[in-house]
This record gives sequence, C-alpha cells and structure tokens, in this order.
Amino acid sequence: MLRIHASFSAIIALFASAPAALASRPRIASAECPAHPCVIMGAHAQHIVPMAAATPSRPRTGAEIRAAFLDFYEQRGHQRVASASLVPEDPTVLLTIAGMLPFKPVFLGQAPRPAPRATSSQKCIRTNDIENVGRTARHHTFFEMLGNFSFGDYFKSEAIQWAWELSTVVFGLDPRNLVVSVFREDDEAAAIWRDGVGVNPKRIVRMDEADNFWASGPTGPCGPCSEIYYDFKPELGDDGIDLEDDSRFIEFYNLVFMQYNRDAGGALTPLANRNIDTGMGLERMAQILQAVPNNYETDLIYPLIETAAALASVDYRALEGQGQTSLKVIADHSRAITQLIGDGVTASNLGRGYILRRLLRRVVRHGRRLGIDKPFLTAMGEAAITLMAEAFPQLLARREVILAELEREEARFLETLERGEKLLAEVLAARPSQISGAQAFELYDTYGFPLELTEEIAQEHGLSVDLAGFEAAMDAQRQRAKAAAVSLDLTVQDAIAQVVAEHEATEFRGYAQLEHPCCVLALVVNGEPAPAAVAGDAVQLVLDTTPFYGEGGGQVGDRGLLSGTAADGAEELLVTIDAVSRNRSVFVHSGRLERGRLAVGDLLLAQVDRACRRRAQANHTATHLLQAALKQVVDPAIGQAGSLVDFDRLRFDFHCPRAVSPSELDQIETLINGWIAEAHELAVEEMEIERAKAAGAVAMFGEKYAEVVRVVDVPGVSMELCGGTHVANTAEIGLFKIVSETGVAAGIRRIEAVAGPAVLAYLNERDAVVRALGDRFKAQPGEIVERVAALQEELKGTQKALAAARGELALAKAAALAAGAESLGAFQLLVARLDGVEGAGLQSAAQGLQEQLGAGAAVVLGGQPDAADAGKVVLVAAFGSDVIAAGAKAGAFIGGIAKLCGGGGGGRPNLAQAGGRDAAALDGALAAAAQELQGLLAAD
RNA sequence: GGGGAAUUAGCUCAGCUGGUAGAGCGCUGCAAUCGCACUGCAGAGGUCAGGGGUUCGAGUCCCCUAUUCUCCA
Repeated sequence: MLRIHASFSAIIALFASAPAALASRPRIASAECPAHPCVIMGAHAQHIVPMAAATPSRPRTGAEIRAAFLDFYEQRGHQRVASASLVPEDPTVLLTIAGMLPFKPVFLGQAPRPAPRATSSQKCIRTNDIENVGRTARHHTFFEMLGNFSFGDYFKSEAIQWAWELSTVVFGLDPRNLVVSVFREDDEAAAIWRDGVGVNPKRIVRMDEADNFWASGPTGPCGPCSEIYYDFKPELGDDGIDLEDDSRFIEFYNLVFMQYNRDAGGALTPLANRNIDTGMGLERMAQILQAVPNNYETDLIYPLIETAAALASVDYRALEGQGQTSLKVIADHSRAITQLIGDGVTASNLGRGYILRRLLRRVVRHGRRLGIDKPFLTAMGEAAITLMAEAFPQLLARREVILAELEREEARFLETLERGEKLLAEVLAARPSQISGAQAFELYDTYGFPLELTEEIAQEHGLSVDLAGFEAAMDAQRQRAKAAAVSLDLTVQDAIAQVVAEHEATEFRGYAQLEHPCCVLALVVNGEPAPAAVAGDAVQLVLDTTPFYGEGGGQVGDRGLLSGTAADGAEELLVTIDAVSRNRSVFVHSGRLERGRLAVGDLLLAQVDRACRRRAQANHTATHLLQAALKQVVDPAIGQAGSLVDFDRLRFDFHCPRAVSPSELDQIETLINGWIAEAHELAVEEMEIERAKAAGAVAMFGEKYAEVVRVVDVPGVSMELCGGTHVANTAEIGLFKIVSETGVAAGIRRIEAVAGPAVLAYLNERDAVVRALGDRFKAQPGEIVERVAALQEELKGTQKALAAARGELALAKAAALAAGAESLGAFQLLVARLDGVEGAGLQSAAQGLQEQLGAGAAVVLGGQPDAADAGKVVLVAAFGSDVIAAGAKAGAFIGGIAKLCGGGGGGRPNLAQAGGRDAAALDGALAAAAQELQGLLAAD
C-alpha cells in the first residue's frame, strides 16, 4: 500500500515537472508560433518554393522525411530502433513525452546501451499545451520525434556535421535559410559550426541557460544544446537576429550534448561517457518541405481534416478561424486517441485513461460545434488508422479494439451530455438572472458537463455565466487535491533503492532448483543498510544467486528459509523469508532472522517452501488456461489487463465491455477442468521474440519484452510469454473453480478463481456454510434454496396478514371509540387512549375516525404500541378541514402534547404524529390535549 | 491519490425544510371487439443499494461499505 502510494506520488511529481525539465530542449512541437509570415497560401507557397523546388530524390511526404532521416543515420552506423509504446516503461511519467524517453535509463546509466548509436522516430503525446492545439501553427498532442542518439560514442563534432549535412543535402534546405544557436558558454560547439561546417558567424547565436542547456532534473546528466532554425525571411539580413521571433524563425532540430553530471550542490563534473540526444519534429520538417502554412496542412494530418470536414459538410478553406480550429483539433486529437488506444490505453477516470477520455471528449465537442449531430468517432478512427497504418502497422491489428473503444466512449459521453442538458434545463427553469459559478461548476465537476456548453445554452436563454465564480470553484478544487497529497516516509524505499542500485542482476535458479547455495551481497536491517543483523531483526537481503521466485508477472514471491553457519562458525543461523520482490533485476528477499547472526558475505543454503511454490504454480498455469478459455468461449480478442497469482487464489483482469454470463463461466470452468484432466505436458522454451510471436504466443499488451523471451506452452491450448513458474503437467493442477466475476473499471472485468489444493480449502469453507444452513433449515443441501424461497414467501404472507390484522384491530378499537366523541358546537372532539397499535395503524385509525366524524372532527389518539417497550408512546392527531380553518394545526398541536410525554413530533395541519419515552405521563398528556382542544375550539 | 454526485416498482424517473412511498411506460384481470391495435376500469408489483448512527419518527440528516458516473492530480 505504502509502496504503491509512494510511487504514485512520484509519478505525479515527475509528470508535473517533466515538461518543465524537458522544456529547454525540444521546443519542437511545443513552442508557440502564432503568426505566419504569409497569410495568403499562394504567396506563401511562392515564397518557399525556390528552396523547396526539390530534385525528385528529395523527401517531401511525411513518410519520405521519416525514411530519409532514419536511412541517413543508419548509413552512419546507427541502429534503427522502432518507436516505443506511448505507454512508457518508466513509471514516473504517464506517457512518452519525448523521443529520448525510452533511452532515459541508458542516459542515466541505469540500463545497458542497446548499441553505441541509435536512431528512431518516436511517437509522443503531450497535453500540457492542449489549449493551443489548433490555434497555433504547430502545437500537437500527438507527434513524431525523429532522433539520433550516441551512448558514449560520437560527440559534438559528428552530431553537428551530420545534422547540417542532413538538413542541407538530404532535405535540401538552403544554408542561407538556416540559423544555429549554441549555449552561451559552449565555445566548442560554436567553433565547430563556424570552422567545421562553415556557418556564417553572424548566423551563430549564443543563447542563455534557459534556452540552450538541458537537464533531466535538478541533478544528474546535463549539458548544452545547439539548435537549427529555419529562417523564412533571409532577406532581412544577418544583423540583429532574434530567434524568439516566431514569425521569422522556426526551430526544427535540437542537439543535446550530454557532457556533465550535476551533483546536489549544483557543481558540474565532466561525464566519462558523453552522450548525444537529438530531436527533430517530423511534422515541422514536413511543414517546411511541403511549404504549407502550418503543421496541420501537411500530409501527416490534413487527410483527417478532410474527413472531419466531410462529416460536418463544411469546407475547410471556406471556414473562419474558429471552424478551422475545430477541424484541426479533431484531426490532431484523432491521431492521439487512435494511437493511445492502439498502445493499450483504455478510457477511464485515472491517469492516462483520463487523458485519453479528455482528448476524446474534446473531439466530440468540436464535432458538435461544427454541426456534426451523430456519432462520428469511429469514422475518424478509421481514417486515422488508414493514415498511419503504414508507419504503425500494429494499428491494423488493433483496429477492432480501437473502433470499439471509440464507439463506446462516444456513446458514454453523449449520455453524460444528455444528463447535463437536463440538469441545466432545471437550473434555467428557475429563471435565474445569471448562471452562478457554483452551478456551472457543479455541472462540470459532478456531471462532466462542459463549461462551454453551459455558456452556449445559457446564451440561448439570454443569460451569462459567472466565469469568475467558476474559476474560483475550480481553484478550490485544485487546492483540495493538492492539500490532500500527503508525503510519506520513503526512507525504507530509499535504502532498498540504494542497495539495489549498487548490485548486478541476481541470478535466478528457481525454474529448475528449489534449493541452492548463495552468498549474501547486501543486507538491510530494519530499513537501514547494515553489515550484520542479530536474531529478531527484520532483514532484507540481496543474494548473488537465488532459487526464490521474485514477485513479478503477477505471481507472488516465494517463501522459504535461508540457513547456514555464520562466518565466525559460532552458531547456526536461520532466516525465514516471507516475501521476495524484484527491483529491476535485483531480487530483494524480505524476512526475519530467527536465529544466530547474519553478516554480508555469509554463505547460506536457500530453500524454497515447496508446498507454497506448488500452489502458486498450479494457480499460475490455471491463469494461462483461464485466458485461453476466455478467448475460446467469450471473445478471441480478449486481452489481459492484469493478473495476480497468489498461493491460495488467482485473479485475472481482462478487457471486455460486458459481464461474462453465468453460463459462459460454466463453460469456461468445464473447458479448463477438461484440459487439466487431459494431462497436457507443458513445454517451456526460450526463444527470440519474433519467433515467439510468429508461433502465436500471447503477449501482454503494452508490455516491453526482451529480445529473448520465455515461452510457456500448453500444447494445443495456450502459449504465452511468461517469466513465471508453472506446473510440469496440467494434471498437477487437479481442479479449477471460479469464485467470482465482477467489474473493476469501465471495460475491465475480473475473474477470481482457485486452483490446485486451494480448491479444497475453498470448497470446505463453502461446504461448512451449506451444512450450517441445512441444519438450520432442516433441509438437505439440494433443498435449501427451495426451502428458503418458501420461507420468504411465507414470511411475506405472514407480514401482510399481520399488518392487515393490526389495521383491522385498530379500526375495530377505533370504531368503539367513535361513540365517545364529544360535541363542542359544530366540532366533534375525540381524545382517547389506544394501546397495542403501532404508528401506522394508529394513524389510519385516527384518520378513519376523523373522516367518519366529519370535517369538524378533531381526533387525538395516544397509546403504547408495544408492551415489550414499556416506555414508548405514540400520539396521532387528525384534524378535519373545519378544524384547520378554525386555526388549529395538527402538527404544532401534537408537538406540544408530545413534549409532556418526553418526546416531540410534527406533521401536516391535517395529520400529524409524535412519540415520546414517558408512558406514565400519557394519560395526563391526553387530558391536557382534550383541555387544550376545548380551549382552542370553544374560543372560536 | 483527493473531491462531488447517483443508487426508490420489471424499465425511465419524481419524492421540497425528516411526518401514511408516487408518476409514466410495461405487466395481470375485467369491459368493449369476430379477433387485434386503441380505449375505459380495476389490480398486482417496493427489506427506498447494504450496514451502523442521530431522532418520538429516516427514502430524506450523519458515518462506513459496495457499485456506477464525474472532475482534479
């Protein structure tokens, strides 16, 4: 719990700071560029054409630019790396926000380099500038970042020369249209540009730290950057160049020279291994080479604008600014949401799921703004898949999933809108002079109804919305969330992280052996790194090699023992291990030193608890069978969303838009138990990932796998990539039983089940319940349901009969009382005691009497409803319409009377009820009631 | 992770500051019809999500749990 929370705060912290930390580098696709030098298309095209009037071999389309970039660097020894998922491996960020993110562990020295040099076109998503999308020429949520990387290999000179060569020769940009920037103090880079490349010194601009110095955080690797800008107005000359002038310059290539390490004190020390990290916005280069006024009109995005325009029956060119913006937003976001779902994100109210939902709803809103009045997201999704399928073929494989998710989410949002419109109509029905900020915020915050729609509808009614009030409420909400973010003690976590960082991957022997000698490499005692521990200490150990399975892939870590003789030979030592986790590839064994002394360097014998391991294995293999059965029975497209394999149960979460029916669950159970009975021999094999995928092995979506993967094969039934431990033969599972099927989030269902020995424990528990019920109901197990149903029926009947009898009794008693009514002028007074009738009965009795006696009747009844509760009294007053006209109100009247009995009461003028706790005072109270009524009515 | 909201008849929902649980649709029966649709009349159908608390009294107020929606991080 603590760990989860701690890491989540870290995500929030880093997510919040990441864009800022990265801001100094790729301003590409994030920087604003509002004005364009040429408003008129034709003139603009003419302006660009002389430079871009390319020889046929020059890249022009987005695909050509991407290919040219990757080819160029591949020819220069770079390994071509496919774009990583938008869902990063790095748990500290929600989405892949920059081209270098997949390589961040390499740059930070936390992971081995895949090659000395690499190049990629990385898909990215950023939402921090979402309000600017569609309004400026080049803000995007989804974009591609071309990059070339050096991991301790080449450095500044090559990076600069190649960047120049690529820009001028391959892309054919005229050197007279280019300007470069360097960090103020980076004389080395400036010299290379000037002497090595031959750039006019006047066109080398020195920039401050804010613009041209990159760091991934307050400490760690950092270094100066150098950027290449495209100059749309070279005729203005080389003097007084201001790169901040967006109307003249656009930055398209950023080179980061990672050459320092910054320590906590802020001091810079040179890095032993210097790195290169670069980024070129694909959409920007496309804009330059295609000579269009903004990124949206490049072939990477424009087809989606056309699709949206056709759906809205509008003409992009003929539209005013607002309409064009809507089309741009739809086009931009359509790429983003298609890619997000393609990478396994599903819409939700948390994390990246929430980002997806927000983008998706913005598309719908802009669609409505353009007049699209029917669902259209699947049409946009299809167009986006078609547009991007060549560069991202996996979109085709995920087509059905993407379209289904879009359809579902759009329908859900339309429901939300409908509900909001209804609520807003209620607000408007009250004919307010203005929609208050609080009302608008409630619609937005609680019901998800967009502010702009509230404004729009209010406007139709000639009303305004208190926007300042809305903002104030919004701020208050943010403050609440911030204030509630508690910081937790992370010291334990830190000690472990520190220890883990100092060690190599632990060698895992537990697939084949359950016992193995090992050496203690590091020790954490009660949360602090320590050289030794004494009996009773809570210890965490890092070993050189281990047979213990470390928690991972959903499977719980092994339990067991470490035993041996302490280094000094004095005493036997014993450690019980109750949890094993994996931190990167280092296994951390947590437990307790039961006996003896333990020190770093000790040689121990590690023994896994075989019974526990067997149970975990049965549950794990059963989980694989469950996934296979789900695919067979429910839907072949079902994908895993998470899983837990414990010793005594298993849990499997999967993507599925509806509940799995009871009959399907039966089928699944039968199928799995059939496979168990067939005694399939498992085959576990390591192979290359491509071969495994070709063989049809099921991989967890969005998961990153190494080159060589472990494939667990139940021949003919299931084949999955899995690092967990499994039974050798399905027969070892014994039995499989589904315990429950529930929903965990929109679109995700959860099945909990038991397998192996755990089934017996589960069944025993159930059996005990059934037997206890059988005893109680005097029925055989098979008859219990019937018996309970019959009893319920009987109970219901009895209750009805009782209520009827009570009513009759009350009426009978009341009828006898009617004779005791006392006339007072035109009025009939009846005050009487009626015991043994509970509240509702007394009420109907009083009302019956009042109706019987007429409009001038005032009836007051009081009594003890329950002989068992001696103190409790109930009072009822029923006044006819003439009595009320005379100024008597049953509610107020009965309240006063009830006070005499130590209670209170109230009701409406014609009928009221009250109660009290002092039965002894009842008769007195009734007498007082009679007297008071006489006074009230006589005075009239 | 933190807020807000919803959960009432088979369905869609109303139920105001605590005081006898309602509507529309659907269902059943009767009338009318050769029969159906329509119509009219009558009726059945509710542990007010579950559990605690406050109160003489809780669908209504408070707390907890579950499920769903929603906003913020």
